[in-house]
Amino acid sequence: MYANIAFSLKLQPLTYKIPDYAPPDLIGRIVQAPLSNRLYYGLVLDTFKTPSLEMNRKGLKNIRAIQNIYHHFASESTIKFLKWLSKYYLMPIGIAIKSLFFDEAVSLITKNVLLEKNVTDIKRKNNGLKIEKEIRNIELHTIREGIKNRFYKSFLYHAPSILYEHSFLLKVLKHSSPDINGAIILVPEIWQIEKLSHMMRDLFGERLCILHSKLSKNKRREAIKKIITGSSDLIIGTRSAVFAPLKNISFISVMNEHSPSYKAEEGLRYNGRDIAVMRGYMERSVVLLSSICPSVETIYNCKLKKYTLLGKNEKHLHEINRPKIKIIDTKFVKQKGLSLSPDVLKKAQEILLKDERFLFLVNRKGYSLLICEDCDYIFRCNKCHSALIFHKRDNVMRCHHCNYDGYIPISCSECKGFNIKPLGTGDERIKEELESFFSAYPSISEKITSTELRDMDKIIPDFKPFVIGTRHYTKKYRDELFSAAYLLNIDSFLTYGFKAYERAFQEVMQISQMVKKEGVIFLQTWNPKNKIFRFIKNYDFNGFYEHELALRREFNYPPFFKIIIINIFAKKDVPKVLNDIHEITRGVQLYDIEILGPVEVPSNNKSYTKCIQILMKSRDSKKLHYGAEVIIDRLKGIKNIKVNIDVDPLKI
DNA sequence: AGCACGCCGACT
DNA sequence: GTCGGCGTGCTC
Repeated sequence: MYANIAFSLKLQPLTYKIPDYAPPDLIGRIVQAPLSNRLYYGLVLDTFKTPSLEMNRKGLKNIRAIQNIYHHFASESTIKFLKWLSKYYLMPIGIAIKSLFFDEAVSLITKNVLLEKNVTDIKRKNNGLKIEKEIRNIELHTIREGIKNRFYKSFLYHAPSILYEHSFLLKVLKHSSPDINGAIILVPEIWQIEKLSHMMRDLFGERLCILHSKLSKNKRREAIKKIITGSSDLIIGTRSAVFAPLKNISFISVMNEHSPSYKAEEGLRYNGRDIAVMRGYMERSVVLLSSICPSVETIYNCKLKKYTLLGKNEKHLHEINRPKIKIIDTKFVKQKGLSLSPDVLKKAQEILLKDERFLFLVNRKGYSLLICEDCDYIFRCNKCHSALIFHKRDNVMRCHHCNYDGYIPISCSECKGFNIKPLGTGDERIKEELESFFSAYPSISEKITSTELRDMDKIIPDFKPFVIGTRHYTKKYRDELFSAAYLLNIDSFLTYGFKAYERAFQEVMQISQMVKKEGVIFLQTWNPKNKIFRFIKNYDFNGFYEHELALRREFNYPPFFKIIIINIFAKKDVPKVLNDIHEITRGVQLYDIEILGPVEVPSNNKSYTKCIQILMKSRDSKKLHYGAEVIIDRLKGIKNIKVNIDVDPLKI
């Protein structure tokens, strides 16, 4: 008898002999097997009588034997899930095993920290929760029935505000708590765990367990221990928590389901939201996606009736008051040689006098870029070629990528001209303009603060009326802190590939959470005529989704087409590598698959300075995966390269 | 992951 | 010359 064993290494499963004394239920057990010159822990995936034809072909003679056999780690459904992960994301199964907290489980199971008999189903306490006998809300009732009877169903709750989103989740948890047997609550970023976990701790006490990638090794091990022993069965965490080794999962919730943070950008490049749905399907759990601005794919899945849209009878999306949105034409502002619109500053003055708060949002720290007006050269870093940022206060040009600091040049390095001007706007420049506009106002500079929005909490105690927020893509919203917001760089969101409009729309919806309902949001753009602003202004979700889906359909983008990107990193022989890749893609011309490239793209890798990209597209996911498998297999023939595969990329 | 092997730069 | 650094490839 033989067994295929997977190790938590970047390695496909390997075949080993099963010793005579082995128990019959070997599949899913942790075993120790020799690999190179050491013993490694691995997972038994399947067993069979004779080695496969493929192995005979390879002429593999001395198959080594399994050495030690331990307890079970994976159930049949977990193994199915692992195999699916590996196939779907085109990664060796070892990488998928790693994601499933295999190493932590091994250290617990093999060191007899827990024996199988220690693992118990503890009696669930409800902490004196009152359950309404009759649930009037039909939707809560459906969810509860699903959780109770363990059937798979996905729901989308399109929430009118973050407050609604949170309270809906709590309602579900309260109403269904007697029947919840294993649950995972996902949030996009670590800081969002805290708020929810407080509320959930009240409901579930010690059953609750926090799981995210920034936990120390020991803390993580402790969390996995609680989950494996069954003493915790309610997990709240970031995307990796979707892999929590729960025995049963009756409910999975994905908060802020549209967030790009659910996408892993290295290793197994999974999307936590998609995995939640797949895992829910395999484990027969109810999956609740929720968001104030759901992604286009999720809305499309609702239209296909794959997911059930909740709250559509409430008309709540239109009933709540939201801040007004005004569009500012950048052209008229720049004509006056300014970054900030005088009209907006008048509004800011009102707010200042009323002792309220105004938020300026810009995605650049420092003053501006520098441009030579004679030849249009933008000053760039010699090392990494990214644009240098002029910091007026420190009087330097700084590269935010590689931390290079340089003096301000007197003349252009390209044309030797002396006509160097600032280009664009960063937080320093906004502060300067505010100070000059409000120069009559006593000690105005003390009323202005500049911060990365994720650090907002730190500055709350001495909050200033004018806040200049940078890096707002890592946003930290607090409800209705501001009377107005002014988003200067909305156009930069319109460069994100096929997700551009969606990201811009979502960004404004997120900002609207930070502004008072009777407040106002200003959006400054070079393209005020762009259709997107009509949808944004009116909070017209349906109009936006219809329009966006039509565009995606027309241009063969997701959700109508599936995309796989293969990045090939090289450091030398680039023309030869490029040529080899060309030959491979030419050889794999499959019906129904579009292959774009290979084309050279910028590399962000330090040692592999060149990157060649292949983009594959198809409306048929199976065919696309097959095509990608063939290409990846053939790429193994090229030496000295590194291959990265991104299935369902968000950025293209 | 960890080990062998091979290719380059630095140096008694 | 050779020592040793790291980068690359392989493991049933």
